[in-house]
Amino acid sequence: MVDSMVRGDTRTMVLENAKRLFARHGYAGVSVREIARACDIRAASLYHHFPDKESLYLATMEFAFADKAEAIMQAAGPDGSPRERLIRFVTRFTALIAEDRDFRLLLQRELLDGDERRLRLIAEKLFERPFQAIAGLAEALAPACDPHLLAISLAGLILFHFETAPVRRFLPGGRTDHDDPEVIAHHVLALISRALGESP
Amino acid sequence: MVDSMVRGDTRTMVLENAKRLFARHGYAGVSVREIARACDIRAASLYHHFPDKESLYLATMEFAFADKAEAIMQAAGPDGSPRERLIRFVTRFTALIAEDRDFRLLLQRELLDGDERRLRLIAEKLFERPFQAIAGLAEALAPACDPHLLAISLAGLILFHFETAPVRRFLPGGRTDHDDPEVIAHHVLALISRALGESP
DNA sequence: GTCTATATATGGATAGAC
DNA sequence: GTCTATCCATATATAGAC
Repeated sequence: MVDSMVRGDTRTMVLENAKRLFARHGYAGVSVREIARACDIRAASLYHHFPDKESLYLATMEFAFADKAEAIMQAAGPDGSPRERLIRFVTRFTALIAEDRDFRLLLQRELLDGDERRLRLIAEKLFERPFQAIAGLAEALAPACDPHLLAISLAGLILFHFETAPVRRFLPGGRTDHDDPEVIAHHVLALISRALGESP
Repeated sequence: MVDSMVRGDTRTMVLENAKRLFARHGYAGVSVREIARACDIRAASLYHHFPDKESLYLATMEFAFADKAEAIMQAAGPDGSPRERLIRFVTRFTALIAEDRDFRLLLQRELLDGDERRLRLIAEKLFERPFQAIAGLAEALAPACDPHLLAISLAGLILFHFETAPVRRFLPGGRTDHDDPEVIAHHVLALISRALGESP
């Protein structure tokens, strides 16, 4: 048990490479051979660890999403005043998204391509509790507002800046420092703070 | 010229089917044969109208994005007070996104998969002027705020509600009426209005 | 647990008849 | 302008040696 974690077994190496490749090119855009090549093994060897491509993809999702739910929940935790909680959530969630680009890409691809079964699975096993935490924060911030809608808006404000990063640099007023997580967090924080009648 | 527009030639029919299929499954997720089958012709016939798959995809993007720039610019136009302009933009942009799901999907896929050349092309030929219109509105609304960041936030607030629609229904507090464009527009409007110190 | 070799299906694309 | 037939590369997946 300890050994396999220390040395990093083949399965984990496959998952790391699969995560990167699926994130960058999508499920249909990556072949099993390409994943195998990235691992410096043959495709046939890969089938020793995973029964087929779809199982490998699902295992990759589990691997990529592991611990994210917990991290988001802690970011949106109930400690402190609503304003303190907002600052903590925006800061940590922005950093979380910035530091694992492939996680964000996989998430966005899943929103585009996930079938009902997979999306329900992701929602219930992964995002139900962190989303509830964000919705709880939303309710503390603006009791009159629909917490579900405000929670989505909070996450969307942050995620969309990353999502549009590849094209923003070609748009008027686009600067490279707009991709800086701290700049994004500061902007979102100022916007939401003012929406809640507090000084930015 | 008139005839081809009235009867709707094969090329247009191909582009309509390609738009739907590329939007739903992505470039790598759709084969030329599948597009041909949707058009009820053979794949070889398709190559009479387009030299290869990539050219068909690029033509599909042009077809899907046609007139969108103009529509967004009009939504973000300079007439009226800042508050009137905001209401008009949020209302129309939300409706615009809601009424053409495949356009939105193609846009999101392009943000994920577009190479630098294609993203620069889209930015310059398609989004430069409408984005400038939104940034102009942002500047009128909040002169102290970076108009680029605020413009992105405005668009993101709206788009993210559509992007997350497939998974929101499985999340706590999710209701089907959260997918209603008017509900989304009302929520975003209330949020932004308050962020700018006006009554919702 | 990884390899070579291969079965089998499907992919993009072309040739040439009509 | 559409068809049938086909080329050839690549796809997923398996068999069986080591």
